[in-house]
Amino acid sequence: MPVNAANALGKRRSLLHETRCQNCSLSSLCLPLALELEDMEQFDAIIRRRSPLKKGESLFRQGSAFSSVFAVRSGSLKQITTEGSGEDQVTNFYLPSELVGLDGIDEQTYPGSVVALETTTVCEIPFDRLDHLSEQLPELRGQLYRSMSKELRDDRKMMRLLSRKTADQRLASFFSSLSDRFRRRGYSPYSFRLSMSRADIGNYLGLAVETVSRILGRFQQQGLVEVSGREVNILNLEALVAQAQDEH
Amino acid sequence: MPVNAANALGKRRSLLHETRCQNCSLSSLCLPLALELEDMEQFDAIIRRRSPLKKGESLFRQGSAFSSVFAVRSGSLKQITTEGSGEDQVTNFYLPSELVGLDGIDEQTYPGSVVALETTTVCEIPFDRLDHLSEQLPELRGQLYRSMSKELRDDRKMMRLLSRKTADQRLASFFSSLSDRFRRRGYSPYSFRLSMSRADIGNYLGLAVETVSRILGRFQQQGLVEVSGREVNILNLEALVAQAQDEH
DNA sequence: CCACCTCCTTGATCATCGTCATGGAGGCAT
DNA sequence: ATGCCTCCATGACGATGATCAAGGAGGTGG
Repeated sequence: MPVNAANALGKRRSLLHETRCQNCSLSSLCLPLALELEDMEQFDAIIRRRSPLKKGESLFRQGSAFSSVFAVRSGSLKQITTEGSGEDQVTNFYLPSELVGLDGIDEQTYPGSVVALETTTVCEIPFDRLDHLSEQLPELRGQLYRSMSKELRDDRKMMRLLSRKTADQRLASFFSSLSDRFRRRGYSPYSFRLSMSRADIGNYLGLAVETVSRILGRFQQQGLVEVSGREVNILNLEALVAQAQDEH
Repeated sequence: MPVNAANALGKRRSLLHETRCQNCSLSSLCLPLALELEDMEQFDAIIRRRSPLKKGESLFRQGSAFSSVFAVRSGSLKQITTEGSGEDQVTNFYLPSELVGLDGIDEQTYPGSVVALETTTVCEIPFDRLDHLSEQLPELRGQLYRSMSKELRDDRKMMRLLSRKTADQRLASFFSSLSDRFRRRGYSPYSFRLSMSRADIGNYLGLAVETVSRILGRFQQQGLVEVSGREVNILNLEALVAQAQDEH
């Protein structure tokens, strides 16, 4: 019985019984995606729940020892890397079900800090236990390979964006990609709230804040979107997607 | 006995007995890096050697079905992705010991074509067999995770380069990175031959060919490098590395 | 040896976007 | 409320690098 099992783990956990993978609405997007119920329980057992991060708090800092990967449960985060004397660079935004920290495996330190953009909860997955479990569960192993592979693929897209696209195309790509990610997670693809600042967006896209502002203004004039502060309404998704491609 | 085993695989293989991982000078950089001799033989058994690719030939094409990853034995390759009506984008260069095709796992197709820049030999590693073997060999599995993680990390560096660095810094980064990669592979870090064209370099770095030419000229005037066609002599590696950082 | 093609270089001009500067708006604490 | 601070918008200007144009160099096949 799930309830008894949860109780056995103590009050705190039982109060949060919905934080088990079996009950998690994200399980169809997240790491345990391909697991049978039985296997999922094994996986569930290695997860450590964490108390929510408040806006601005770090999940971990650049350079700290790698020990776990994290799955986002709710909220959102940004990854930032600081290099030498240079200023920060935003290298990624993470939404629910996405996996954070995979780039730390290699050198056993996290190559960037990851900071909550709003109140955010994550599941901590100790990597040594994940690796060990992946030995017994081919489905889990496959999913882990796929997650990393997908991230590689997304990175290539980002490189293309940064090296070939105009400022307009970058912003159009950003919004249509966000829209798509919300859609996949069951949220409205047309109406959402940005958890990141204009500065974060600009930094991520390789643009000055001012450019972001200007282009958002222009998009609004063209009737593509309606933006008010961080509230976004996409009025013409098709046109936005068209803009995003580099067919001019 | 290894020799008999090799013979059992037929003449062609026995003639090329040096193409076994145990005898490969790259084994300390490549996937089997962490394996014991015994395990390495198991790994070796799933590898398929391929006849060399000539300059311009494709290892595989964008969109074709994913089946294997490849380790570069000698030579070099570029990855190019074509998107919509837009022109090609060079997303990576691969040198000996590097792993090609990891970004195809997720969607089971290769997201870009990979083309030889010169005569090139690769080891083909069927992914399903690799995955299966990685179940039994934790060291191999770990190395595979690390390889992917390293690629993620390198991608982040590339994003930083593309979004924050000036043209001069990009080229300085490119050359110091190449130098470093050659050094690790036991070649001279100061003197080497570029296997890629200026156009490839520019495309990869998000610059026009003309810009690449001009800046190479300037570097030469400044006494940083000596370039003649594709022959490169690095005269002042330190200064080049300094240029590459974005402290101006 | 010549013709052709690709690759590379160099110059001139132009556009995009970054920088600088300023002002407004909204959130948060006192 | 009031003040402060961060975030955002908008204008003016300038620089970096793209584009356009032309010519040279080197390799390859006839």
